Amino acid sequence: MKNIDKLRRVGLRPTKQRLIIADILLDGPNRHFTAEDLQDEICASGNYMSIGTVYNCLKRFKNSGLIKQVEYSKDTAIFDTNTTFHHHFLNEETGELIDIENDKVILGKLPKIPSGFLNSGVDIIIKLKKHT
Amino acid sequence: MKNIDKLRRVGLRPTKQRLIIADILLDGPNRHFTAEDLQDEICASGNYMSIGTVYNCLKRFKNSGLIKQVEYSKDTAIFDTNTTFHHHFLNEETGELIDIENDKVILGKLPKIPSGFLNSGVDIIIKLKKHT
DNA sequence: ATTTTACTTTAAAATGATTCTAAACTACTT
DNA sequence: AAGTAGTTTAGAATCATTTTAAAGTAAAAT
Repeated sequence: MKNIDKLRRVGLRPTKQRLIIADILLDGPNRHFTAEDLQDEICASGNYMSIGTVYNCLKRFKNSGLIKQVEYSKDTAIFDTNTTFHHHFLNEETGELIDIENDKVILGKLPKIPSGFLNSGVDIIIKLKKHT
Repeated sequence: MKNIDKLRRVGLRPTKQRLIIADILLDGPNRHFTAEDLQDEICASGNYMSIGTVYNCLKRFKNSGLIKQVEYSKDTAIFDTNTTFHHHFLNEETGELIDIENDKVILGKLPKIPSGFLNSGVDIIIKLKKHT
C-alpha cells in the first residue's frame, strides 16, 4: 500500500512532512530510533524538518498505531517500527535493543492481576552483558 | 543493623545527609519514589537537602546496591527500596507501580541469548488498566 | 589533638530532551 | 476561489538531571 494511503487510513492528513517520515519509516526493515536519529535521516535524504515537527509526527504516528514507543528507555524516547506484540533484548553497555518475537517467550505462570484491573500488556526485557 | 553500618559496609562515607536518607529509605516498608518525592520527605522530617545532593546520594545508593532504579520509567527516574529480584505491575493511568515477587512469575520458555552475550537480568512489566 | 587530604555538599548555572507558543502555511471543504 | 481547520516553524519555555567551583566535613596522617 502506498504511504499516502497508510496515513489516510489512520486519519492522518498526508502532509509533505508526514510523507517524508512515512517513506523513511514504513517501508524498510524494522528498527529502533530516536527523534534525533530520524531528523538526521531526514537531512540525509535531502529534506529538512524542524525537531518540533519530528516529535509531533512521531507522537501522531504512535497514537495512530503506525509505530510503537519502547517503554523502558531512560533519557531519550526510543521508537520502534515493529508494531507487533514483541519483547526486547537490551544491551546494557550500548543501550542497543534487539527484538524478541512473541513466540520466542512463554510465560508459564503469571501473578494474580489486582482486582478491578485488567492485564493490558506484558513487556519483557532481557538485559545482556558481554560474555567474559 | 544501624544505618551508619549499612553505609560503611558498602563503602559509603556516612555523612549527615546520607544518614538522613538512609533513615527514610532503609527502615520502613518497600516503596517506589522519585528524587523529588524523597526531597519532600526530607523536608517533612525537618531537614533540608539540595536537590543535587538528593540525586547524588540516590546514584551512590543505587551503585552500592542499597536501592534499585526501576528501568522503565519515562520522564522521571523512579527508585525502589526493594532490592530483591522482582517485577512490576504498572498502572497505565496513574503510573503507579506494584511489586511482583519473583516466585509469582515463571518464564516457561526463553529466547536464545545472542552469541557472545550473557543474560544479565530479566524485567517483566505487566501493564494494568481499570476493569470496565 | 592538629593538620592534611580526599571526599561531599551546596547554589547556581548548564545541559538535553521534549513541549509549548503564536504566527505563517497548507490541505481539505464549500 | 474562499474559508476553515489542522500543520509546520523557529524560538522560547519547561522539566529532570548533571556539572561547576567554592565551601564544608569525615577520615587519615602527623
